[in-house]
Amino acid sequence: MGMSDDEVRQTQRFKVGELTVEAGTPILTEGAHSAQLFTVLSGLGLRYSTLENGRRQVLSFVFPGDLIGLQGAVMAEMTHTVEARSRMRLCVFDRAALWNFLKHAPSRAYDLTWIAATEEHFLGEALTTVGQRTAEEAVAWALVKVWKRARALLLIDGSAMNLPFKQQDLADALGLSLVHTNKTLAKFRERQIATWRDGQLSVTDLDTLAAIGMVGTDDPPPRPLL
Amino acid sequence: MGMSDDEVRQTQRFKVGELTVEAGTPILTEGAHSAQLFTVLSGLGLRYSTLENGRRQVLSFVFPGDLIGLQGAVMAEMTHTVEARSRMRLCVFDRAALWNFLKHAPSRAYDLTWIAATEEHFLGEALTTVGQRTAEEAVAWALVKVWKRARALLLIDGSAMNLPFKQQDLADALGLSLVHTNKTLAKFRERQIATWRDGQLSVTDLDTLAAIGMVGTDDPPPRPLL
DNA sequence: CGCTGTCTTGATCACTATCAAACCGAGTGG
DNA sequence: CCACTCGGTTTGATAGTGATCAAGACAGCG
Repeated sequence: MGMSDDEVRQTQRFKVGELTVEAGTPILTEGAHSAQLFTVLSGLGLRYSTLENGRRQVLSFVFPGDLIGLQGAVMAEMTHTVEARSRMRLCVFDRAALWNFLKHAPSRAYDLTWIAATEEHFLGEALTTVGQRTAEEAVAWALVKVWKRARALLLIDGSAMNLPFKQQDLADALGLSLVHTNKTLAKFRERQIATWRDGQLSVTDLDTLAAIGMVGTDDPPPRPLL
Repeated sequence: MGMSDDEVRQTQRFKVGELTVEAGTPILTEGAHSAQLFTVLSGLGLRYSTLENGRRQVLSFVFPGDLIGLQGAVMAEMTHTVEARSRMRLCVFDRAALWNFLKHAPSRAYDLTWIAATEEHFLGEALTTVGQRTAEEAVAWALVKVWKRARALLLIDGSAMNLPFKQQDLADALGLSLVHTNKTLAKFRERQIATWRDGQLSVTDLDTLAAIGMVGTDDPPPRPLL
């Protein structure tokens, strides 16, 4: 990763452009007050926040089309970190430009509201999952969510998709321990419902998975590109 | 945050009326496609969603100043229910008018974005709580959150505030069982850190509570009134 | 007065965490 | 080519937090 984060930020600060980051790079970091927002063009990432005691909560997996950094643009500082998990291409916006944008193209304001409301809805679902679903249900829910999202984005290659996360990431997303997450995944593999190995996820029985996780299987609504 | 005359005019056109509901009344219900949004003027409520198996997740407690129903205005249907827990006065807005409004008063679009981003931030924190905090930490976190919010709204009367929720509501917010929530509250009562009985919450040792819950004690940022 | 809803407390159970160790593939250097 | 390390996955054994079950206390209310 040639440039340091800071260099990247400096060069991109005042212009709208494109940015490519390698897997493992933090794009936005907790506590910073970033002047930029990004739209993900390709690649996958992770959004998480950390507790004083070191425990980590993964808030969401970041997919192409997602807008990241809105919080940093609106609030005093970022309250979570966004990290690339594969090589990612990002479209860079300047924070100030966003408001001009809103002023001159009010229908963009609708889109922005749509995005924020959708994100909020997702977090509500995630909260419900972590709070109310058992480990098995939660893992099923997460796999269905990821699978449907990937399907809508045409990210499924043949019968599998690239899922460059660690089991620990999923565990931290669902509030489970790594070991228990692993064992739950193993059960789905044995039952030939879904297999995730070597960074490749393939769901063979989406209906059963959705039934276990208590989710619908219909495609998510189209997303306005900002 | 001075509105121009024009903005004021637009805001008033946007506002449809006021509504008062009694404790226990559902204001918006899951599955419905509502044409209205509300701003809470006074009273407390509850926002929750329900799983197929009947389990319930409380997403947030609703305080004066909160905007509710944005999801119903943007998405196909409401994904959660909002219910009054005390008598509530609401300011009613028409959904269709919202977009005209945004068009003519772009700075309101900023406010709307701010509200949505803040709500999203809160849900992220709640998710972190349910996923990563122990029962004791979670209850402490929730009490601090409520207390700070009430303090900022001047809802604390003497040394106590009115908290018209059931222990089951808190349990469902934190993904804990009623019994365990009760016992955790009892411990805080014994240790004289916080007491919640007969619908009155009083926090005697905010610092300890905040330390246990790993939260700051500073006031939340001011909220734009829509 | 009995009924109903909420809170409270004690006993028991199980889901999931924690601990520990082995495994496996990919690098890396001797 | 082998020994070694390293990050991640897998598996088994044990422990514990919090769920579930059950019953009593208490207040409000028809």
